[in-house]
Amino acid sequence: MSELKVLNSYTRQKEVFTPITPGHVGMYVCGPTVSGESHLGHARPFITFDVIYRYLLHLGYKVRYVRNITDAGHFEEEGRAAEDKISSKAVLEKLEPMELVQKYTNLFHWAMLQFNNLEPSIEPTATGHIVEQIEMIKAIIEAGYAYEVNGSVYFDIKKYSENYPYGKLSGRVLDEQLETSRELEGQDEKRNKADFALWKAAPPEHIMRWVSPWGEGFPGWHIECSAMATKYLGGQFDIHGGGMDLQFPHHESEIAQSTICNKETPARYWLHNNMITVNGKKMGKSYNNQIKLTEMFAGTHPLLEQAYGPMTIRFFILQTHYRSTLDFGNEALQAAEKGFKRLWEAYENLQKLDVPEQDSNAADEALNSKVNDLLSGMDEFMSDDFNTAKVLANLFELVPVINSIKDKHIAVSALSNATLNRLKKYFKEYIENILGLRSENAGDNGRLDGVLDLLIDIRKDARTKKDYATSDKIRNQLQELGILLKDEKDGSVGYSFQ
RNA sequence: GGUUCCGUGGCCGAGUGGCUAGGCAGAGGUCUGCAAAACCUUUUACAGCAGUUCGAAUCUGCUCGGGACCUCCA
Repeated sequence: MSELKVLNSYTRQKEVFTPITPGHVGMYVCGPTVSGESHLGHARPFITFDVIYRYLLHLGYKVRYVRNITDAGHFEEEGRAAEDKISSKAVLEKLEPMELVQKYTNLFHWAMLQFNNLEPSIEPTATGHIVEQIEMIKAIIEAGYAYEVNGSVYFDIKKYSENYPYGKLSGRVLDEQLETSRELEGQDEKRNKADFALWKAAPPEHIMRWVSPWGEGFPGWHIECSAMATKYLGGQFDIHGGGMDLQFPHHESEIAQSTICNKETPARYWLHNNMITVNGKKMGKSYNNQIKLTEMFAGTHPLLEQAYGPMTIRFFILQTHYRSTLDFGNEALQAAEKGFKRLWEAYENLQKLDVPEQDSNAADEALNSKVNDLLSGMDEFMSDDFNTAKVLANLFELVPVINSIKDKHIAVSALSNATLNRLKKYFKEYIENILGLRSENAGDNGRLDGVLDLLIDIRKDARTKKDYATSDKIRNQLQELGILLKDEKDGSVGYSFQ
């Protein structure tokens, strides 16, 4: 097994991954802000880091995967403030803050299940860790790197940068930050524009507020991740992940806070996934081009020509390396849908293949070694900064081999029985366990299969009698329902759902 | 303005010096009652210009074009 290498954003270099504690990995990934519904862009980090998590498990590591829920602090429900001005009665019809975050947390969990993402080991909420955050802020003040003004607490970037490499992760120079940061609320309270809030005093209308040593308020955006990562993974842990857009200021601030509190840099390896774009532009609030996940699954968005299932989206994302941008497009999604279907059917064909019990040599030595090379290549690609795109390419190169064996264009004996078993094992391990793919039609019950078997049987009789009117009627009408019958070479009939 | 990344064939995308990426679409063929699927074969590339090199999509410079971050952001 080749050793795992990852591209560390902190050093901008590909490095051999060596965990702090042999055999164990601590990984923290920035989770969702549950003030609204997740969109396609949000799916990328959670699928990316799910695959990374799965691969670490595959390598035999015991992984503690922590992914937070940001349910506190700096947000309000979209559109709420404006409506409240219209009518105070509307307030009664609005959701409680915790009701709001519960609603979107549930929706987020539902989406994660749709994508077949494994659950993180710990999923801490910001609201559940106010105490830890306050303690951390107190420690930073005591260390002399934060100051309180009018009930708010700010981190002193200028002082920090005198002793620590502020800006290293995001490649920023502090002098520029001090000059170019633009006007923001509460700017006048800060000693320097680059300083960021650890704790904000809550204005009277703010919907979420907690008691603190500095008065009622709410935590700054960055402190929750530092507090929760420290609590569950320790002062220094192995991997910190998130979207590239979080590099600055979020992760840079996290590093600063944690470094002061814990006297060491928090994460050894920083991994960042790139963005999903629409017409070359990042999917996000500012461009008003987000497609919500529920809209993706249902096909209800002007940009969508059809609905796209969660496995299609997962496959679509995995076809690209996680550090590259990925451009949304109907053509690309449809290609992913068809490609995934083809891969999945080959996988099913492979699992149904009977492998001879006794050991056998390969009749086709060249093909046999080609297959083995392609399989071994998948380990190398995954270990080279999780190159799922190349893994999929190898899987696809094996598809014609599998289908040819199934259709008897290639004899089973062409491959040694060891190779066949390895092929089966690798396909299962990679497709299901590492890439986390599953049938888009998971959850069909046995009754439908029974009904289809009956129809196939009737059609078979009709065909035997050359009653093609009946046989085509069955096939055509099933096709209208999205069920595709396929006459196989050996006389059997298979079906797939579209 | 500062920092930084990218520009690959109809579409999406791998790929950091020489070896077929891959998927989808297109074309031809095999198979089939007809289809579909599958299988086989196959067309269209590396933004432009100059340079380094025996050799560049891959390195350097310039030009053009686009993006990201600098504010909430996955």
